[in-house]
Amino acid sequence: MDLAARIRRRQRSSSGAPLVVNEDALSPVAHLDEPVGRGPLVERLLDHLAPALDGRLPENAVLSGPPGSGKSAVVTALVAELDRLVTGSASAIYTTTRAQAPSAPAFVYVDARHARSEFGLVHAVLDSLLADSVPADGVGTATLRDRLRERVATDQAVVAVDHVGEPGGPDLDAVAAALDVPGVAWLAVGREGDETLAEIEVQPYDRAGLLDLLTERVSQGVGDGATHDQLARVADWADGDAHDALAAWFAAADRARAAGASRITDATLDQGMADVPRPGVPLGRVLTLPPRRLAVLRGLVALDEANRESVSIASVAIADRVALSASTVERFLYELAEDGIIERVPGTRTEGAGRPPSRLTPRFSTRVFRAFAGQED
DNA sequence: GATCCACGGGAATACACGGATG
DNA sequence: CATCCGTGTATTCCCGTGGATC
Repeated sequence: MDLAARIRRRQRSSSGAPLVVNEDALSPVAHLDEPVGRGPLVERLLDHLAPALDGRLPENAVLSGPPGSGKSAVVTALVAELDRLVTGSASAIYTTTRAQAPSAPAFVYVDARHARSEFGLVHAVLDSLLADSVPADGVGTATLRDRLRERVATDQAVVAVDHVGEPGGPDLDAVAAALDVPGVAWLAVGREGDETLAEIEVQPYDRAGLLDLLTERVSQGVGDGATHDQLARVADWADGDAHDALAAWFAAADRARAAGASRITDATLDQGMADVPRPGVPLGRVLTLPPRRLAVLRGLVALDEANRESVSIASVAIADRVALSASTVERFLYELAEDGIIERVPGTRTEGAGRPPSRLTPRFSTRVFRAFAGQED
């Protein structure tokens, strides 16, 4: 992306070793191919999923755990690997020779942040199962589910649905309803479990685990690496949340880069931690918002303090830069607040009549957000 | 012509305050 | 003194619309 190019340009302009050598390693919205320190979780997931390799479809289940505990990291990596395993061998033969020994199902990863509706879920699953593209319009949910049913009648599928139960996306019931098709088994990944379903629970990273993860990723990401003390301080601060820990490092690196520094000092690291509100929303959730809402958010973080003093003032100011009416911007802002992406802080101003306004505060690191959300529209 | 979904827009409702009312 | 009322904002809610695509 052009961000990467811009960064490289900065790197060259400063003397000595580049400050940031691998931006993805520090990104709180990217996962490594090999997750760090979640071996036991991988084993438990395999206990559940591996029987599928012998053609025995697992029961529907939930993978639950707190934010930043590595759920997505493990599931994306594991599903990718299982699918590689399956498609790499038997399936080519399978299509030509019909009935034979039960064959391994396909493994599919779907992100509910993108597949926001029942239709979206069915569409996403079908799309990754079929070679040719699946229409996203002009065809009803029922039709698509019929097609899915047809498809999995012969080739079963295990579907991992990530980020279930987030505002604006499908909840557990919606997933169950959408993927209630014989031949499909699903694994819903989210914060909450459910008594009626098999459940795999993840604990937050413990101190040592998070320290390992940070050590690995910071050494990959930052040219000079970091001191053990720095890593430990962020790990303690993050209290088991890998997302927040990486966001703090990313913010610190970004600050150091902007200042033209060649290394990340303790003071910069403190600022990086201060850049990340806790509790906050995962950047990944913010960045996958529908385009207009994202544009409104970009507008919001670009405003000066004065223009954030009330929702209506902010709406007018944002509507200036975005091709939306002030009233629509206003409604978006209220909805974003309702979903916890921004917070309305009751204003202190009591002059005059009428209900006092609320100040708007983002519940995510605006510094990291800017680095990823840029200004494309 | 059907279908999906993000948008648009505004009506309805809630809230805060000061002043009037009993 | 306790309540009600009017006014001005803030907040929520609801439903139609339009573009895009089959």
